[in-house]
Amino acid sequence: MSGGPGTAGLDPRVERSRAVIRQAALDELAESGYGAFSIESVAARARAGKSTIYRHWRDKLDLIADAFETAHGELVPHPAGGTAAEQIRLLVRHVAEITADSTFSRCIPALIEGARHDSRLRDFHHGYSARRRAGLTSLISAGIAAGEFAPGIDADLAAQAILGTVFYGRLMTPEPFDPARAGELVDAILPPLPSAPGGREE
Amino acid sequence: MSGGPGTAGLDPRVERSRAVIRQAALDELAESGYGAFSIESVAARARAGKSTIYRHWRDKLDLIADAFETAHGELVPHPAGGTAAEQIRLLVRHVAEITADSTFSRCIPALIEGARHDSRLRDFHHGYSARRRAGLTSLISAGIAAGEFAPGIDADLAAQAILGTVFYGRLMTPEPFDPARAGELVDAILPPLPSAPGGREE
Amino acid sequence: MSGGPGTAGLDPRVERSRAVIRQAALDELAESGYGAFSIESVAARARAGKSTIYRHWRDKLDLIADAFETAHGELVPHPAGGTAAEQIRLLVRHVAEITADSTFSRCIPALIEGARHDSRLRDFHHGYSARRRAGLTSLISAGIAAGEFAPGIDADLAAQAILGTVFYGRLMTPEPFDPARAGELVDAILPPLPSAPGGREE
Amino acid sequence: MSGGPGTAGLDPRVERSRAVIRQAALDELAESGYGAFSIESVAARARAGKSTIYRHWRDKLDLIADAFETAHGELVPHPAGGTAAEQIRLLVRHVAEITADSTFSRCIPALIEGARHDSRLRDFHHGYSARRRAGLTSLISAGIAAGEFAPGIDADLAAQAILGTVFYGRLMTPEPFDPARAGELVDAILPPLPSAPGGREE
DNA sequence: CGCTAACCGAGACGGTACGTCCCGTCTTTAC
DNA sequence: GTAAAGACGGGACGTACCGTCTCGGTTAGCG
Repeated sequence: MSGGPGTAGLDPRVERSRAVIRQAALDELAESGYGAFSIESVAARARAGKSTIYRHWRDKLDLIADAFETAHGELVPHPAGGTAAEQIRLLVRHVAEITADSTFSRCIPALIEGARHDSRLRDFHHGYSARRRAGLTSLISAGIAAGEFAPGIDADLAAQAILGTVFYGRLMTPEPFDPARAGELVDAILPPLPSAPGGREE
Repeated sequence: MSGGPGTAGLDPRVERSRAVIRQAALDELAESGYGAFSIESVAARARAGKSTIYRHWRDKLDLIADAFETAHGELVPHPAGGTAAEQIRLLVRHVAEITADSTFSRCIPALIEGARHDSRLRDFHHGYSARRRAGLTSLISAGIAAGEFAPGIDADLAAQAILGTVFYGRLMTPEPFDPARAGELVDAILPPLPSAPGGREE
Repeated sequence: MSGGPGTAGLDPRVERSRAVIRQAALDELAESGYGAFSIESVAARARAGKSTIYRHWRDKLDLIADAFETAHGELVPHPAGGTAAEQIRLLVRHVAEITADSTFSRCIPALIEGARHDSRLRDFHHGYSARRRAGLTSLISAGIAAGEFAPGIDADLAAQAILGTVFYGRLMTPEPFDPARAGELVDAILPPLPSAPGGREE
Repeated sequence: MSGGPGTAGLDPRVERSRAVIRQAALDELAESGYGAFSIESVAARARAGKSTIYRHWRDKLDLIADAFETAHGELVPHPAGGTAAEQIRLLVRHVAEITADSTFSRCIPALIEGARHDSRLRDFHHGYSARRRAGLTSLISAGIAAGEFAPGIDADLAAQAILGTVFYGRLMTPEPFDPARAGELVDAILPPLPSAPGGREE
């Protein structure tokens, strides 16, 4: 009933229905936001009956939470190789791009609003943010250890500043943060040490 | 009808009703969020009749927008004197305190959500943020001009990073940004020049 | 406060207001009926403020009852002379005419409806009907005593039948009872004795 | 939508809801009258949601009219056999009993009031009265033809007088017409011919 | 003839019912 | 047995009046 991902649907129609409805739910959330999110809209969008939705998810929140939980993972890029600074630039650029325009990003206001009302959504939202930030933090720590950044830098604070800047653009201004300025942003928060030439020279 | 603040009500009851209802609306918004915001709930909270609300505001959005517009201004602290760095620390601490806990701050998720649906709310939200950020930006510029910060710093980007960090804590993590760490944050984004008269050395 | 007619208003505005409002109330009652009767309509009709009405009458029912009580008396005709049968025919014709078309008559459905809810209105309605019927009953009794009608006739039952016929037309059919048929009706209920000096034979 | 009786509801809940709500509407009408009739009160009485009512009837008047139209027929007694006079006595007694006390009868003032405002209600009210009166009229005509009553009698006028007397008691006096006096009333309006012994003797 | 008190209209107030819309649940029918 | 259709109880919406109340402005009639 909780619609968790572990339910190995015997009937292939079931899994198909679930996938279609989950996608419709995210679309609806992106378009209408949390407040105006309505099961009837999702049903219409997925060309399904309301009862089909309620058969698989307990209620609105259950559907939203499950849709988020199932849709996650698209944000984590492959860090590939390179210096820490390069990987960070890549990661930040990726986050900025996704934040600037994607269905998922358009759901963030809804996620924030929903997190106020439902603990499961809150846990997902905060946990997901924490995981993303942890990735960045460890990259920064690696950079400090590699001598790319000043040793006095608070890696977690820097990660918050970088991600905060990106989300600030999305949530508090008319224009999201420009992904092209990702490098600029990283340099501002994590100035490359003059003596450590970014691992490029030599 | 738009409930603007300029309406010089002849009947003293009018201004009183408006004030009480505006406060109730903000309380409701802080507690229930944008989606669950209900005029009937505001009326009950303000111990007013629904008709009294509709007499002064066209609809839900008109009330919310007017309540925000009227409630503004509480965020601007007195810059007082001191070096730019000191003023910035004070300002950031103030923003962090308000963000950590105030009725207004608890309305921010609602404001973000509402801005998606209503242009008036969007204009208020973005305009207000811009004004706040402009204040910080000009302080940073002054600091650069005074030789307190490195001349290469992008003042606006730095302001976004600082405010973004504070709001990131509020919106994306379980715990808001700790106001006690305001100085730390400012120093991380705007490292004091060692040679500058930052008010500390000598 | 009860708006009784005895209040010798010192200020001539008072009596004038009362008269205008009472008339407006009857007009409104005739036009809109009891259910749709509204103080605001009466006020608009009388070009008065609502408060002026509530200053003189406690509420809707008080106004209606007082308007009826003040307006009464128009129904009682002067029987003049003639035989009982002639007087009865005249009276019935008069009642039929008034019932067919007059402001007062158009208020009767409202009066019946109102009588269900308010004892004062009920007392007025029943009392007024009783007074009218009593007049007819005594005429019939006189006719019996004079030998114009059969001695076995139940005068009160006959009066009820005559008035009932007239009101039945008003309340239960599309067309009110035709006043021209008043004589016919009286003759049907009170057949003139052939031997009696009914004023017709010989 | 008009709630007519012909709607062959596929879902059995539909007919059940309609019946319960119609009964609640009549009860409310009998108790509160036309003016104070409220859909919300009917919903509470029927333990139904307001939306269920509006799903089946356009508005207040549609519900009232349909409730009346559906509830009709309870007034028609079994004519059985016997002489015309006997049948008339039975019919009048029946009408008097129903008029004296029944939910339907308690709705008559509301019906009269409502007929002033709504043509559908007016048509029902006048049509229903006409049908009832027609039954009585034809019985009287049959009685005249059978020699039970004087040939000069105007059957329709007599029917109006009889029914008018009964309703006069209900609408214009504190006490409804006593059913025990039905025979007395019929004899007063339709005196049995001395030469036609009512079909009793022999 | 000017003062004062009453009466006036206008309309804000807390309420209640309206008729509409949509929620999330539950029932029925069709495939 | 699953899905689509949609009836159900519920509740907020924004509107229209209710009857009460608080306003200044006008007007009558006494000093």
